Amino acid sequence: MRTEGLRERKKLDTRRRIEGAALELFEQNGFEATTIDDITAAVDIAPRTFFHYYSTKEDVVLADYADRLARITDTLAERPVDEAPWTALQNAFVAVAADYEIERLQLLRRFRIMATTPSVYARSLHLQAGWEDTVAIALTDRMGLETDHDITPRLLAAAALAAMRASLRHWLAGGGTTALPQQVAHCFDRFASGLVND
Amino acid sequence: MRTEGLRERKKLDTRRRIEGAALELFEQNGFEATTIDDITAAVDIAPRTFFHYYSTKEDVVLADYADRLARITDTLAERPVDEAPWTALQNAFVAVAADYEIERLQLLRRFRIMATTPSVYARSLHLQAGWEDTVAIALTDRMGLETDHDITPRLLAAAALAAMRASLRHWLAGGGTTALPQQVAHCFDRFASGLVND
DNA sequence: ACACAAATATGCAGTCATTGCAACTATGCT
DNA sequence: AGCATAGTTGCAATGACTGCATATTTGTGT
Repeated sequence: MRTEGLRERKKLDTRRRIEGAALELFEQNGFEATTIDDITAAVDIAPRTFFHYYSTKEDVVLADYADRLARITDTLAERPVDEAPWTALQNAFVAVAADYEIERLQLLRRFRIMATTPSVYARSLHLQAGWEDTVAIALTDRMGLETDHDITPRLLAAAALAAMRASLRHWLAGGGTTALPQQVAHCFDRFASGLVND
Repeated sequence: MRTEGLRERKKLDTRRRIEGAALELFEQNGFEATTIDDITAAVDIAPRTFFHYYSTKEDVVLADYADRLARITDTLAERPVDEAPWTALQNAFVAVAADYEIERLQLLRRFRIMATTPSVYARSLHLQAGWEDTVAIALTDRMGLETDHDITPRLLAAAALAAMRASLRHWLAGGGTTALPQQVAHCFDRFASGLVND
């Protein structure tokens, strides 16, 4: 077995073609004005097939989210156990921020669509709420706490996501030219040193 | 003109009847299993009319959100200008928390539906993102900053919402029996004193 | 009580995402 | 070659939501 056989390769290819064509169309004509039929026609597959790859139109725009979360949990798991939770969290999110910068152009494309499409934005927030759950659980475990007994892990996770979102917004406002990892780190520091003025 | 005339009263009445019947049906049969037709049949209005009152099915569940936001901004505006931003914010959110406790049963009903229905949850998060915008703007103004120049107001607003959500989740887990305002205040304090352990 | 303007309610037709199901085709393995 | 499996397609149906034209109802002035 080489790269997992023709079947797998073909499937991955189709997925990428769908994503490429869809993003293209979304940018060109707007997310809502683009129908599933438009997308599948562009990729030359049956409309029904689209839903074997993505469960909603919104998910095409946010296709990278699963990897981001994996990156966070992976990094979190790698951090030494004696590291303070908030510091470990900071490292995990800075890692994602670094990824973002590398894929800057792709990201800007996706975010531009998200920012102008309510349903995509809503979906994004919903997915991020899922991240919060996952991260909160990981922290609960890491901190050796009983499940659902302490609000702390949840608060930390929520704060981390908030820091990330605020940073990202700032970064996007600047067209993705400022230093994102530094910005994220800065927001984390602000939380760590108390939010009261400066 | 007394209470705004028959027209206004009737409209308000219809709105309430829609909400009552809808929530009832959502609880009974589930949000997704309940169709617009079911709701309008129960209230004896035309299906088309539903959309004159609520723009989406989800919005019925979250009908109280507009008032919550108003409560926050109102309280925020009332706080003395020399009060620290974070403290003013805390007061505003504690006020909402107090409201929540008063309408405890209604709230539990709504939240139970929200917690079990992805689309409603997503919509809720989206609306809260709108709160974040509004609060961030109010803070920018209050702190005498240039619009979009400083990330601080956004970070504060996001943290406040995060504190509120975490508190609410905790409160709901306990069936709404614990003291919500105190919980909210506590989360705000945690942020103010830095998130690093204790 | 009457009549007209404004606000509401309704009916209808159409678009579109999304789903279940059954038939069909390509791929992998023996 | 020949079967089992995975992936693709077509079809039909559901249900939210919208635009538009047509009633109905209410507010107001006579």
